[in-house]
Amino acid sequence: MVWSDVEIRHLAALRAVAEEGTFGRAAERLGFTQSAVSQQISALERAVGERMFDRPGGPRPATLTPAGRLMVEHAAVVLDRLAQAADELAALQAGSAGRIVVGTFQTVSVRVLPAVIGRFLAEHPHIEIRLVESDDQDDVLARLAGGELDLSFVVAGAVDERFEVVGLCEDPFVLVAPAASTQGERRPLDDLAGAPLIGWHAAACQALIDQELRAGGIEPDYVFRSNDNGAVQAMVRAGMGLSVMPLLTVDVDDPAVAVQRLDPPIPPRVIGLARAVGRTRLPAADRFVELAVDVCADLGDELRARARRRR
Amino acid sequence: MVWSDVEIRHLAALRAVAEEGTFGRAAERLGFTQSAVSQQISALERAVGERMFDRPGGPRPATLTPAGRLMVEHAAVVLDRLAQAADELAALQAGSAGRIVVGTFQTVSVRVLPAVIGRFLAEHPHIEIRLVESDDQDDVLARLAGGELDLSFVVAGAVDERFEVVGLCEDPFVLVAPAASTQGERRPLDDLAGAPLIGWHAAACQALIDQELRAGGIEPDYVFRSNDNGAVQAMVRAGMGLSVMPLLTVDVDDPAVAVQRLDPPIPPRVIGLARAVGRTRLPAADRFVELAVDVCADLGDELRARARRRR
DNA sequence: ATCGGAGCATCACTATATCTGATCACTACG
DNA sequence: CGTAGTGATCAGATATAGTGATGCTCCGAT
Repeated sequence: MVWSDVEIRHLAALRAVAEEGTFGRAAERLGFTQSAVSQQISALERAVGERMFDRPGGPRPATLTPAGRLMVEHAAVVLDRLAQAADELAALQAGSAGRIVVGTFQTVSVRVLPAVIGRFLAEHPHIEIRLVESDDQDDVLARLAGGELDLSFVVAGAVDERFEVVGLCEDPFVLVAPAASTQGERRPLDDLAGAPLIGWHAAACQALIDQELRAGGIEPDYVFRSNDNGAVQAMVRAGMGLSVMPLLTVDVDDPAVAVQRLDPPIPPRVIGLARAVGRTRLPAADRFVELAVDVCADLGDELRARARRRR
Repeated sequence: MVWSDVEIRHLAALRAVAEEGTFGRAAERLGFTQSAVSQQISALERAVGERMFDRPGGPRPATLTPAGRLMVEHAAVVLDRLAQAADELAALQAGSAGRIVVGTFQTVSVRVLPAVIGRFLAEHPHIEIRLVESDDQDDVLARLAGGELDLSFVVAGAVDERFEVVGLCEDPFVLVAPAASTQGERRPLDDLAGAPLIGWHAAACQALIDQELRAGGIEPDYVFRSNDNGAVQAMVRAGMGLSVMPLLTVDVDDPAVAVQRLDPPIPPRVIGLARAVGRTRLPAADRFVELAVDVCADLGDELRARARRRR
């Protein structure tokens, strides 16, 4: 009566005998000899501690005992499930099924992902895409390392060697000022000294900004912090202060703010797509990366064109 | 890539490694050596044709590949199902679970079963009872032989040696006549010669009745047949004819009919409870038989007392 | 009654698979 | 650069599942 001795082939034999009525025909179906099936059923009965069949002897069929009926029902579920697993795995190998979980953050979700997902699903309609959005890049990277995510959009730089990052586009830092300022003007970095600033709480690129400001001898003075881009911009609009933001997070169509270049410029943040090195991925996941590269190239062209127009 | 080589222990190893993160700890949990688990996972990967884990090497945990994630989900279902089977079988062995399917026919369903089931469920509240009612005793016996039924109420006599029958009670045949006749009177069998009769279609005891009538030199003349006892009695009430019925099928409280004894009497039908010989039964099924014997003994006492009163 | 056949159990034997224990190779980290 | 922790691999002892032959039991037919 050792349940760990139960084997899949025992369950298959159980079902075959239950359906065929005799050990011999079951053996034929399974491609074994009658002797083998007899031993398999015997082993199963020893393992579970109950007889599975009444064997009337003579030409009358073996019939299930109550315990046997119970086991057959479970065996059917188990065997069906294994068959299903085989089917699904075949589909996975054929590329006609699968799931990709992608980490993302607000800017990417708004500016990049819709186009990428649209194109991807057009190519791979049977592959499921799931998104995980987080403010906290370390959290996302931990999940990527743990295998919970297959890919993750990241701000390159704050990423260690466990990951390989494909660069997608540069996102320049700009100064966002109330509309009283001149649109597109070049603004000396020193203007920020002592000025009231608006920023994020602890996003990855906020650290980049502060680091650069301090390198320029400016100790930033935040009068408001929010992780919502709209809220940040609304406060600028209200005249509460200035904000250094990545261009992609700025709503450039807002007439109530002026977008200005910094002088000297802060090195732009690089948006990338990270994969855990050495981890097996679906081919479709790599295709997803390619599509993201394409989409971001288009986006970069558009940004540069817009900047030229504004200058 | 031979799915039939997949073994339960492989699935257990898969799950253990997925949860523990390393082969060694999984081995510890399973009571094997690391080497064994490594070989088990390797065998599984060979069987399904896909790597289940990425092994980064060094102290970093093994993580599931997409195929591995798929397999783990199925493995969990399979393993849980087996655990459930073990639980249910233990309950079956302990007598605290199970299902008994009982064949029955109209008289028994009405006069005997309610009391038997009531007492049985009081004793075995966790055992499920399922009833199959049929007019056709051959059909019921075939199902009993096939294992579909565990027990079946039968009219003894028309039962072959594949079954053992426990006698429950004798059910005497009586003549049911319109109320104009005298209640309880002894009626010569010859009175039925040429009389319009009401009977069943092809029930087991109808054959007994006809056989006895013919043995007495009477060719029965049926003017109405129904398998519904109420309908038969209603037609007698309406004066359409006489009916020879087993006493238990008669509603003796009906003032519009007279129940009379036949002279010479037709040998009573014996109601019994049949089991397929040699078939494993739940202990509870045998207990069900005992209770049926008790209930029918009470019923017999009651019938005899009532007959004495009527005489 | 006896006999033949169908059906399951059992036996002896072989091939194979599984486990253990030792060792190797690799990686991260101090 | 060594150490610790990891999985892979190897060789060998052991156990197991299979085959084919045989035995036993029961049913039904002659």
